[in-house]
Amino acid sequence: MIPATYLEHLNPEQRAAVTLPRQSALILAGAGSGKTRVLTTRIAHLIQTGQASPGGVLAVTFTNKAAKEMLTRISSLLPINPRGMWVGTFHGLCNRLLRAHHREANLPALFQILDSQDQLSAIKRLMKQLNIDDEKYAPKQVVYFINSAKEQGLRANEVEALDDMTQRYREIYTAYEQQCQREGVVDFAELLLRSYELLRRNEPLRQHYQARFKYILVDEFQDTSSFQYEWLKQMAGTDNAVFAVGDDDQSIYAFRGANAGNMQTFLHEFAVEKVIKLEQNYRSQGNILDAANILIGHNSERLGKNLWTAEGAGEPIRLYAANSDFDEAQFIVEEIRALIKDGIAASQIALLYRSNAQSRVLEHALFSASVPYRVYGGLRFFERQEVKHALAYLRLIANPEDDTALLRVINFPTRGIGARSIEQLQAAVREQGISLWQAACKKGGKDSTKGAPAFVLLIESMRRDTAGLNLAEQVEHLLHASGLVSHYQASKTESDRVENLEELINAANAFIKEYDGERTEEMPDALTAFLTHAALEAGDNQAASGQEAVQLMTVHAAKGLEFHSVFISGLEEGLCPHENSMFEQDGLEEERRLMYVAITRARRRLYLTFAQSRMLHGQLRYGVPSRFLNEIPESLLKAINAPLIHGSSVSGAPAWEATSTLASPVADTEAGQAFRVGQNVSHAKFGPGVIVNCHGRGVNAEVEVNFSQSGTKRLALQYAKLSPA
DNA sequence: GTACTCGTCATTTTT
DNA sequence: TGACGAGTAC
Repeated sequence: MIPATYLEHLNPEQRAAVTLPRQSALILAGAGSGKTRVLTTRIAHLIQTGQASPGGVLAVTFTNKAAKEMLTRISSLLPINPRGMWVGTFHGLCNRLLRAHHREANLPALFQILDSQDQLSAIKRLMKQLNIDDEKYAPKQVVYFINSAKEQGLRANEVEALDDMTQRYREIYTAYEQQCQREGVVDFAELLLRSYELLRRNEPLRQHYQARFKYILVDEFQDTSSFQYEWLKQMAGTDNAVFAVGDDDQSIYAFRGANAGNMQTFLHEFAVEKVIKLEQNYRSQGNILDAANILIGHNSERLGKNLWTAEGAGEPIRLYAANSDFDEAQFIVEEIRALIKDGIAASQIALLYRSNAQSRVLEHALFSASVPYRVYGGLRFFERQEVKHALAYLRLIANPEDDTALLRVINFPTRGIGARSIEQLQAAVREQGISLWQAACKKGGKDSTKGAPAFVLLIESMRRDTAGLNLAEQVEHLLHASGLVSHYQASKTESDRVENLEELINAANAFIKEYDGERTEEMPDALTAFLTHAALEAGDNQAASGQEAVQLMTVHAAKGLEFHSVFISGLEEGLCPHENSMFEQDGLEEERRLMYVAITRARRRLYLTFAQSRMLHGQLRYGVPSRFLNEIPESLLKAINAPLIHGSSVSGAPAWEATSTLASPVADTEAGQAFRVGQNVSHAKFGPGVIVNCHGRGVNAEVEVNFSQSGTKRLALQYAKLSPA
């Protein structure tokens, strides 16, 4: 039961969104405006008031984390079994659909899911098979081609191939489709495409689901791709209500296909009458919000929205100009220590950066100062080599025709099946159109104690011996029978991998606990369910240490999180906004949204830092402060060590110049005018910039200048109208 | 098979 | 600078 008071705790806009009658609507939910609360309360409200049954609700999110969070919050509001509700990621829901209708979708009941790694190795294997030069056609490019095609809803025969290259790609795509079909595996993009085609082709089925899901809710709508939007249209039909929640200002995933333009399209195509803006922010104090609002105001492509808070202005935003990346890291560590000393929990302090490479200096400084920290990103549990190996054995038990899995472990741990033997098997595959497993079986006869025949026997005995066991017992058995555990135990350098293998047993145990009793007609087999879980949900990407630690992550990874204190580091042109973004359509605006996301993570205290010089790709680079710093009004900032940087460039002698310890090569013109590395200059055409390199003297003198607007250029001093700024 | 060297490359990332 | 993959030597 929802307490009657629950609705009263919502602000008027939130309440309007929660109680909206059945119709399509767009909820523009700003950062920290209670978006998840609105989504979950609406679902609970719909069920509570009898407008919808749990089975009649479809809610889509982008991450498993978000889906889980939503389910937890719904079950805390309502005493129902949330399993009947379709709440999940696009891929998770597609999987559910395809499991339930695998025959109609032309898939085996126990089809397996390839993750990105598996997909790449499947492509590599295929290309070897087809004798395609991987120098000329990079496997990664092929994967990209296939995934892009699928994400446009195109099958191999529907791709237009105007040139030889594309023609070739298309051939590989065709062969890949056949290979996947033969092996009974689907990749991520296939989950979406296959279920889309299923709905489209199969009218009774489509009508069934359209009649069932009268209410469809979409989280992070700005992150939907064009194809996901089409998928939603199939599900919704012409008559259903889509409740889309999103924030165009937080669209930071265009590079992986997100199309925030879906919001506009949605308004038209679903004849949306209600656009509700959630603008009251419950997270950050005034100055932080002002900075965010003003910054994002520089973007032109916006639906328009302004965050406000009932709280006061709070502290000013602190700005630190560092001499070097090293200095920047030192400063940050000192401040963090002070914050922790003041009683701020380390886990409430976030250290954000644009690109992962920036974390190293920061980590080093934190480590030296013995400040506990935790870096997000990197390998996740189910992506680890040893875990993938173990899963491959599991997959072979479920389906020995799974060539990807077989290749992964046929010689791991090594059992004398070298490249030659595998070549032979693959030749048989080519000639006879059979799976590697079948080829290996045929090789039996003479000596079954070694080589491929022994491997066949091993897998068969594994299957026999695990037949009566539960999932966790199966895993445990395989780990030993395969020799994985003893292999890693014996290893000098990799013995810590054993722990992860043990953790896999725990994961299997946890999985059956959660899944038993929930076994549905959609997921008849615990083993397949577990493998699906592993593929679809690669697990946390940080070690589950749970201890108090400062949080280090990219700005992307910080989306959706909040912290008491936030440091945004590396605010230099070229890094943030990233130089590569300049080549992309609307690249700068996306970078600005990134900055917006970063700023709005902070509740009370925000630090912005930049470094005048930075080690990048093994070279010292001189940077100019990010333009985003100029876009934040001076009145909101408090400079810690340097004059404010407003106006076109730094005026007066910045603090760092006096203390700079960097060598400064000099270039003089004939007229005796001297320029040196690190100096701020201004060019008639290119505007402000900083000298990053000097060459030659006199009439031959040249300088390389990193211009804030137009990148790095090499200029002859004799001709360039360059003036000190 | 493993351990080494060399060359290449260097946003952002979920499923 | 430094991480990673491919290729080579033992």
